[in-house]
Amino acid sequence: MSGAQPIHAELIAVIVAVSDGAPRVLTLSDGTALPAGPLESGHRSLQAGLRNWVERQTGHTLGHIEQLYTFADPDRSRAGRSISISYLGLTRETRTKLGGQVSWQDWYRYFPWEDRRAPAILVESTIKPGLTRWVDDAADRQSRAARCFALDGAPWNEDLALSRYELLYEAGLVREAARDGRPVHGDFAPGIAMTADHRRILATAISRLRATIKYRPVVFELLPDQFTLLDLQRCIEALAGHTLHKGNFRRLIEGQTLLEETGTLATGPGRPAKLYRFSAAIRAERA
Amino acid sequence: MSGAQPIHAELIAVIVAVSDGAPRVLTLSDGTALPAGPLESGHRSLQAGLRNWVERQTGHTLGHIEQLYTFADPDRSRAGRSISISYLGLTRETRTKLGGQVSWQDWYRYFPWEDRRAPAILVESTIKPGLTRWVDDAADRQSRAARCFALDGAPWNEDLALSRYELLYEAGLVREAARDGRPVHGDFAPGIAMTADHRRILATAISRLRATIKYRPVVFELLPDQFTLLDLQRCIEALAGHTLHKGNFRRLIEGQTLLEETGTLATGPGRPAKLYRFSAAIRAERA
DNA sequence: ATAAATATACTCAATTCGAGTATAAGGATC
DNA sequence: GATCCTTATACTCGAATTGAGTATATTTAT
Repeated sequence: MSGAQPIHAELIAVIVAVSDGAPRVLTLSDGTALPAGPLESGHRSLQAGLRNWVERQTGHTLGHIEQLYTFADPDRSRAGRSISISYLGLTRETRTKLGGQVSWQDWYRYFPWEDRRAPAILVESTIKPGLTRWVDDAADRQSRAARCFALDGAPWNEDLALSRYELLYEAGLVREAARDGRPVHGDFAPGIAMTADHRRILATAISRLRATIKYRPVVFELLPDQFTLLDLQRCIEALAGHTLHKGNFRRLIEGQTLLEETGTLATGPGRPAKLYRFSAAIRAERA
Repeated sequence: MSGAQPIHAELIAVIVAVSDGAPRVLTLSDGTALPAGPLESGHRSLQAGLRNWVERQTGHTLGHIEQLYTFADPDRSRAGRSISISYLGLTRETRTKLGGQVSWQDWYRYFPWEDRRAPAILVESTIKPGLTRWVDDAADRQSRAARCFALDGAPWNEDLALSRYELLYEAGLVREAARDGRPVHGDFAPGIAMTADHRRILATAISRLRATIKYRPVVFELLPDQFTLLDLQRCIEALAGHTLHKGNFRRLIEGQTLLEETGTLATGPGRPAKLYRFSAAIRAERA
C-alpha cells in the first residue's frame, strides 16, 4: 500500500433561481456545464473558493450556500487524483455580466420527467419502455424502477430526482451512459446532457432542495422582498415539480409565523393580493 | 491569486452501533478520537479508503456507509492544506480486535444533554446559565439559543444536535472552544471533549441519523437478524434520545410492510414476544 | 398462588389533511 | 354600466392521522 497522496480539489456550483415559474440554474458553455474551478492556495475556505470561482466565471455574487456532496474520481490517470466538492446556492436571477456562454437554464430542460405540474405523460410514453427492457435483465430491478418512476400504481416521490437520474444512467437511458461506454437499452430519455458528471450533481441539488423546502423556509432566498401568497406558492411548485392546493397552502403558511403583511397590495389582473415579506425572525436566522 | 493547490485528503469515520439501549461509537485513543487516515493512492474510492482505515485501525468490517460532510482547514501551515471527508456507518457491535485503545463509547458521554429519555434537568441546571450570559452580549442570540435548547417553552427538536454543539462552541461552553483560544462564558457544559473537530463530526452524525430514521428504515443495519418490536423501539429511542408511545409505535410499524414475522417467540421475563425480521424487499434495497 | 414484567389489543378525542364550494374585488369588453 | 374573466380570500366537511390512555393476555420469579 502506498502512502498519503497529493491530490487536487475541484469546486462545483449549482446556483438556483426561480423566475417566470421555472427553476433556473446558472450554467457555462451554452448550458452544458456548471460553474467550477480548482481550490487555490489563496482561498480561505472551500466556500470562499467556490464564491470566488462563481464570481470570476459569471459575475454573480452568492448569498447563503450549502454543501452537496464530495466524490473522487477513480485513480486511473498518473497525473494525480481529483476530488470534486459540490455546493448548492439559492439566489435571485440577475442579468449582470451574462452573455458569452453564461446563461440561466430551466432545470427541467435537463430533467423533463421531473416536471409534473402538467399531466405527466412522459414516463409512460418514453421512459417506461426502455426501463422495461432493462428490468427484464435482472430480478431486483423491478421494484426499484417502480418506486422511482411510480410505475405500478406507486405514488410519485419528488425527492427521488437523484435516484431517478442514477437509475436512468444505470439503465443506459441517458446520453452520459453511452459517453462513458456503458450498455444502452433503448432510446435515450429526453433531456439535455452535461459535461462530466454535472448533470448528476444537478440532480443531487434538486433532490436536496426538494427535501429541504418541506421543513425549512429556504425559498426566502429565491423571492423578492415583497411577494404575494400566490408568488410563494408558484415558487415552491416550480421547485417541487407539482401543483399544490391553494386553500390548503394558505392555511399552512398562515398557521406559521413565517410571513408578515407589508400593508400594500399587488396590482395585476384580478383582485389585488396582499403583499407579504418574510418575518424579521426568519431573516435574522439566515444571517 | 495563486494557482491550483496540491492538497491532502483525510477520511474520518463515525461508526455507530446500538447495544444495551445505548448508541455507541467506535473510537481510538481511549475515546478521544474517531478512526481516520489519509486517502492513499491504493484506494479505489473515498469509500474504499475509509473502509480500509477502519479495518486497519479497529479490525471492523463495514457494511453500508454514507457521506456526512467535507471541510478544509484554513490554509495556515505552509506544509500544505488538508481536506477532511467524514462518513457515517451503521453496524452491530462486535468484540473483535478491540483492546489497545480501540473501544465502543456511548455517544451520550460526549453529548449528555442530547439524552432526554429520562427527565432532562441538565439544560436548566448547567447549560442555561452559561447561555444566558452569552445571550446578553448580542441581540439575535436569544432566539437561536431558545430554539436549540427549548428554553422559552419551545419544543425540543432532536435533529438539532449539531446546531446545539455549534452553539455551545460559539458560546465558549465546550472545552474545544477554550482549546482553540475562543472566549469562555462560564463553566463548561458536561460531556467529554475529543481531538481536533471529531466531536463536531460526531454531532453531525447524530443529527443526520436522527433525521434519517424518520423516513428511511436504516435501523435495519443496527439490529440482529431477529428481534422483537420492543427491541426495535428501544433501538430507535436510543438514537432519537427520547421515548416513544408503545401502542402508537406498534401501530406505525404494523401499518407498513417493513417487517415480517419469523413465527418464533423470544424468551425472557414477561410474556414472550413475537420475533420479526426485516422484509425481503427492505433487505434487497440495501444491497 | 401471587406478584412483577412484558406483550398485545382496543378506544377515543384532538388535530391535521385533502378536496371542495362560496364570495369578494379588481380589470377588460361590449 | 352590465357582463365576463381573473385572481384573492374565506369557509366547510369528511377522512385520515396522531397522541394518549385503558384493558387484557401470557410468561417468569417468589
